[in-house]
Amino acid sequence: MDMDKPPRPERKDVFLNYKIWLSGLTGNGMVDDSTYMLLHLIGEKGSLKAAADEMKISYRKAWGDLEKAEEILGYALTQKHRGGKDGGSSILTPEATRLLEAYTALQQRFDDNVEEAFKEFISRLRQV
Amino acid sequence: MDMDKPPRPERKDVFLNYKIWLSGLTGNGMVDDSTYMLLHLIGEKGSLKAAADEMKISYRKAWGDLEKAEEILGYALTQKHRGGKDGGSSILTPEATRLLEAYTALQQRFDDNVEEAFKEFISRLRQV
DNA sequence: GGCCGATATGGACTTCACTTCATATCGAAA
DNA sequence: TTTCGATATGAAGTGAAGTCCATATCGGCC
Repeated sequence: MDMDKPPRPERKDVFLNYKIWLSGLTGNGMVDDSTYMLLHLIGEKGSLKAAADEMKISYRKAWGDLEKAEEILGYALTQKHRGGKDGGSSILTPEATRLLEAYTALQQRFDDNVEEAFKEFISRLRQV
Repeated sequence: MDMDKPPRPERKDVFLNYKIWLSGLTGNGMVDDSTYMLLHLIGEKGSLKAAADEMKISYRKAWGDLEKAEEILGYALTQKHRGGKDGGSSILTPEATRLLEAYTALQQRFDDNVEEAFKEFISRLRQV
């Protein structure tokens, strides 16, 4: 005869994800992971277009994201130059560099915490 | 005569936001804040429809979200009943209740951390 | 002084998630 | 046994965000 199935349900592998971002008072637009990547690549390549290409996003979006980010923070993140031999360039302001450094530390802090928090979460789920 | 503006740019108020969620291996669908709210309301109201109404989302979406959540976790979060005097009902499984408890603790932990991390982030930005 | 390629920006088109709509099923109670 | 309201689910409609496209501007360099 049949016995009841054990009450412990089979569980699948689950993953805890997180996302952090900065926003302004209006909530319109954000400075997120992708913005930081964009800034990082601008610093590396010296060009918004090159950064956008590298990220495989449209120049239009990259430009708009940067615009939003500067609007949210209230100061310039890049010095843009039009014309010239290479057509133009974008370089990071000192503020952008500092922002990247601060973000890296923040990111690290979260990564560490998330792993720990997830373990705790899972163990609570299993009703230890 | 004009003096140069001070190099310290004016800053606007910025806010650090975060979002956490669970996902499966496929990355298709998620268990997020809104899912937890949905579960919480189902527990409170005893009905998926009532919960959806309360959250002002369509029943279609609520139903789909619940489906996704159960698929990700690999076990049932609600016991559904069709027909009867009230047309039907949904009640939480013990697993769902445990999930809500574990999530509340996780949420709390993050809230605490985020506040602290944000302060650190801002102070780094200001180059103390 | 014309050329080239990046910055700059508006507008059309596409994508995708969510809402709406439509329709079926179920079962206790009157 | 008819009714009523929630569960269940596909399909069409809608809106916001992003991609594409088109076009203008700028300025070292040959």
